[in-house]
Amino acid sequence: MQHWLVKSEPDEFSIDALQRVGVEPWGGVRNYQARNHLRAMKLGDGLLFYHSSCAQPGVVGIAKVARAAYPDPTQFDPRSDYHDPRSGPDDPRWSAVDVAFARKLQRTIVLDELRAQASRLGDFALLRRGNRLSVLPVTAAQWKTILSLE
DNA sequence: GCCAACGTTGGC
DNA sequence: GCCAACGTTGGC
Repeated sequence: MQHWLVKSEPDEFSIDALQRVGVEPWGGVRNYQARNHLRAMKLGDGLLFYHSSCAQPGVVGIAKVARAAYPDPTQFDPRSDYHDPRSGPDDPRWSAVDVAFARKLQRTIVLDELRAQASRLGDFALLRRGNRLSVLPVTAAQWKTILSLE
């Protein structure tokens, strides 16, 4: 099983929102590197759910990949914010996966704590300077270390 | 709201 | 293929 971290702005879609709906299509990703991560995801992969652009940025929950990558339907929808007129159904440019709620953490593992563990976490994509990827890989060791902070 | 980082676009 | 302009992300 592989592990990943997905960012979401809680004002847009929080871990509580995911808990309510159970399963949510994870689309609207319009960055090639993040898209490639989505495409590499396999059914059952573990996801750290991260709240960004908020008062307390950090890991707030765990989710699972409920469906492997498929063409993101929003790219074909002219009314969607994520519409991409350059992408066609014959050669879809963007992918989505389905994400299923697993559990909330007992508390938020805030970004500051992750930074404080930088030496244990090693080369962690989230802590790299200037990282803005909304989907990024997490090693098994990093997964373990982060959850041990809970 | 500011600003650094950095991906994308498009002219050449 | 270069690179300036521009837009977006996300912490603060």
